[in-house]
Amino acid sequence: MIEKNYQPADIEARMSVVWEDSLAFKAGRPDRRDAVPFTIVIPPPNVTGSLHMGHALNNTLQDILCRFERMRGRDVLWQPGTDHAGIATQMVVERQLMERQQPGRREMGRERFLERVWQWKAESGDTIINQLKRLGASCDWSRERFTMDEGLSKAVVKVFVQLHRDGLIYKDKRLVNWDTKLLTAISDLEVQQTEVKGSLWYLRYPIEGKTFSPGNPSSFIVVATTRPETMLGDTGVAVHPEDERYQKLVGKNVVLPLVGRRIKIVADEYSDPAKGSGAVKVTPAHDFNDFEVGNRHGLRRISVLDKEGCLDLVDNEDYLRDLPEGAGQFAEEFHKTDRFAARKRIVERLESFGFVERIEPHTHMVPHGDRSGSVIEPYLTDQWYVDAKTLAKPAIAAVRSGETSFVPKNWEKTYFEWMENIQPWCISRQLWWGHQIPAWYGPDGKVFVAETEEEAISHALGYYVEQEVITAEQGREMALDRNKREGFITRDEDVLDTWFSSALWPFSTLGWPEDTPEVKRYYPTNVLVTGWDIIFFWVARMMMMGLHFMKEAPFSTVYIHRLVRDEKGAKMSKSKGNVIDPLNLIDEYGADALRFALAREAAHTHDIKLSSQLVEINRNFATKLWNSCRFAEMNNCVVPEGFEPAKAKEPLNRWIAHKAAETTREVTEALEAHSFNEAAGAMYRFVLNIYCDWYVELAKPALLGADGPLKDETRAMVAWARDEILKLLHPFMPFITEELWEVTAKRESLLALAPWPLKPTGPTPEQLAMLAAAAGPTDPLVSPAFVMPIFDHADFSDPKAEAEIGWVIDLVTQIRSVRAEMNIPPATLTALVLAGASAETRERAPRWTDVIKRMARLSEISFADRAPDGAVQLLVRGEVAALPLKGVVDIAAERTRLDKEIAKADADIKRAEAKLANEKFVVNAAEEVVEEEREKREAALARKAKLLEALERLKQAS
RNA sequence: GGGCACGUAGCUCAGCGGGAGAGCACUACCUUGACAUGGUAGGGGUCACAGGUUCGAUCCCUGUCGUGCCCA
Repeated sequence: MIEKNYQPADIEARMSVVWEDSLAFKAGRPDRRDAVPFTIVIPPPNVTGSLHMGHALNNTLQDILCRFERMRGRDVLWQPGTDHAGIATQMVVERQLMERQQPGRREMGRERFLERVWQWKAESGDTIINQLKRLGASCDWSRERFTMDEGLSKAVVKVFVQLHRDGLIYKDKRLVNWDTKLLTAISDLEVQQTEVKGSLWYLRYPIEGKTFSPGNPSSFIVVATTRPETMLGDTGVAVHPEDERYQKLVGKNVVLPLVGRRIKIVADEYSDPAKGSGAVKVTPAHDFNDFEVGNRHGLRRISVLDKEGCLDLVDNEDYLRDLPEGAGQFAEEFHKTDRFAARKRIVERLESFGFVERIEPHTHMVPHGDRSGSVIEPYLTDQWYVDAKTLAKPAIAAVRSGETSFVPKNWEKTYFEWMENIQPWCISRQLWWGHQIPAWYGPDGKVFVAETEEEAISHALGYYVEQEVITAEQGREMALDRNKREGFITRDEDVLDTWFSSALWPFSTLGWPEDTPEVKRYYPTNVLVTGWDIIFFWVARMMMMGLHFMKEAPFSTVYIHRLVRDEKGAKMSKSKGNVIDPLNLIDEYGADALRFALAREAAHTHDIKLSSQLVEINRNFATKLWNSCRFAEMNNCVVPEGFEPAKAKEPLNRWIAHKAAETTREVTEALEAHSFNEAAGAMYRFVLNIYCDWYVELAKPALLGADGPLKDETRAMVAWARDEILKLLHPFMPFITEELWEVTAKRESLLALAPWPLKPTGPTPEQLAMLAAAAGPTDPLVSPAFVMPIFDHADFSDPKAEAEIGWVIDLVTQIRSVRAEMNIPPATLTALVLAGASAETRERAPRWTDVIKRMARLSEISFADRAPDGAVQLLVRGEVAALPLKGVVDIAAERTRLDKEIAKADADIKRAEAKLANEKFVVNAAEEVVEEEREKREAALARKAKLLEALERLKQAS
């Protein structure tokens, strides 16, 4: 029994349990052993996270594909899991400690802090997983993975060691993006350039050997800078080689104000003559461009800041070297001044000596950390890097060759653009939460990289024994006793960028580096579904790692969807307070409604503007579906055993079978092309505009009428079409369809595992290759998974039924329309006279008397040779349908209506004739287009003739 | 500065070489035997602008204007 009211919450709770208990989503189910695999790896959400709209969209789309392919008989693995999200998680736990006024991270020490994070993960890590389940995500939950799992950590270490051995991971001292708040390096991608209103300071640098005087321009050179405080680290001034103003000065020295350091004026093309003064100060240790300039001219790198972004001058040998006497005093005065305070103080000091020429307001881009929000400092440190340039080459080639393709395709351009200009990837982070880098250092700083501590230690000790740094005896002791080697050999403190482990996700989750059957069967995966914002962070890096370690691209298709925004189109953010919580929407309208809303909006080009109203509309659709199933149930509609829709006899039933087949094809093709909105739209239209509006209405007389073959067949077809709808809708609205599937009939299987109504087009060559590689029976065409009870929609094509039902629909629609136009109240029943009806009409009309009467509010239907005097005359498929309304409607109004119709017909004739009179059109246009135009003309002419007749009759009547 | 999108009904968006579509909103009517979370009908658009290609352009090309995003 279907409940009277649709209550999504009850259904969703119940169906989740049903699916879970039946292991419906388990990959490698015995009944799918011979099926072609279909694999998607979930973009692992952060363990800290809770479900947001982006997840809702992302996972809805993945689930649609997974459920679709599962119903098509594939062995689906949707691999779930979560990401340890280094910085984010560490911050969350630290914040929690602070809120509870517990000792902070540093006070706790690394070991205890990590225990604490694991504890937090155990308590809260399930949140997002449970939320995904509420959305209906059909992941194989038994295979859930976490990027810090033992297995995945093994993969990380293996990859690091091997890349290091291959020379693709190395340690380097260069400028990094330093986050002075989080005290760690971050990668280029984690830096957000934000426009900031600042100033451009024009500073006077005195030329060596001249007496500085603010009034004498030849005694100094003016440099423009946005960061005056870094001048303490200046080691050069650059001018453009072709800038005539400065040519004489190239090679000379200036004396750095306040500091007294003598620095060289160099010619370098980096300096833009049109910008500022045309001369720039060069601070190689605090600016990425200056670093390069410095390299080209052999300038020293002097770091003047510490990790927290404060001036670091006292005891700074680099800074103090070669400074004149008295420099120490200045250093002490400014030591440990925060960089922003330092900017102010240094400018003041410069001004007091006349070193500032002018200050202009200046808007420029300033780098900010995407997590901390603080201004990022280019900072000179030792970090680990991945040689991304080398790894990118095969990753670029794989997309060029089509081994992997993006949908929509234009994202490939973005991908190439970035990959071709890729920079070394800084992978070390000065954090605690993450995969600790498997590198150990000896007393001289020599690095030993190995998969295990034992291995590294033994290498290191062997090396130092050989170098006679220690004796063999000492080596043995240190090998056996951790305490003895402490201080001699130390492990790298740093951890890896979170994205390093995510980059391995498509194969690490399958058990790699172990040689598991899952790796063989499910790699490479089929589709990756993600937002464009992480193409660089994640997709590109998975491509690089996948190709390097697996020799195959990790996925054949990358489907990029857009972002979900609020209803005004603004990006959702906590600070703006415009975040729509998907769980609230699920509570209010149901997961199915949310999913269907997202799917219907998921077109390729636009971001999705989501409002609760949008979800409400789709909940209403679910309600409609619910009620239509109740209708079928109330009329005892069941599919009898052995029912063959293609063999139906009744035109109405043949018609709906045909429409269902068309829709099946449409939905299937749209899903194959990842056109989610088209597929969902097709279902929306079919359910509302075909099944509910017409088929069910037209079927009512048969269902309510006398027992007999007509009633039997109609009952069967109503139920059959309902089942087709449930199947086709299942990927989009899994809960409600599964529920209705269960309660409407005795079923052989869950809907989630029921066969899709349309046969797959067959395995692709890629799938065939995969099958050939896999063990077991290999011919997919004879494998059970591919032999489905299918139909070919050509079997259902029936022009006669189409014409008959089309006539009924047109007739009803037109009568309704004219009644509304003539203001005839629904309570007024009118008669219908089919005038001069053809034999065909006379034959089929009686079959539809009841339904037409009901739907068009008629009292009776009769035939006549001609329309009665003064009747309203409609032209339905070339024949006159007359409503004898003399006295009810105004004859003049009816004349006006007919005149309008005639004018319309005239316009059509004119347009068609104009085209056909154009010789170029007849010669150049496709034959069928010309033919179509001729038909249009004939139809319009015939219509006009009939309308003129009708008008004549009306005139006679008045 | 370089790149990618996008300007279609009041709003949100489909369509993308052969006569303008949906949902919402709006108007009028309807408690008809699945459904008022409903039904029926209706109004509303020089498809941003200007050129070009074409027998034919909302659709392809070029330019202009406007909007959004990404990268420097």
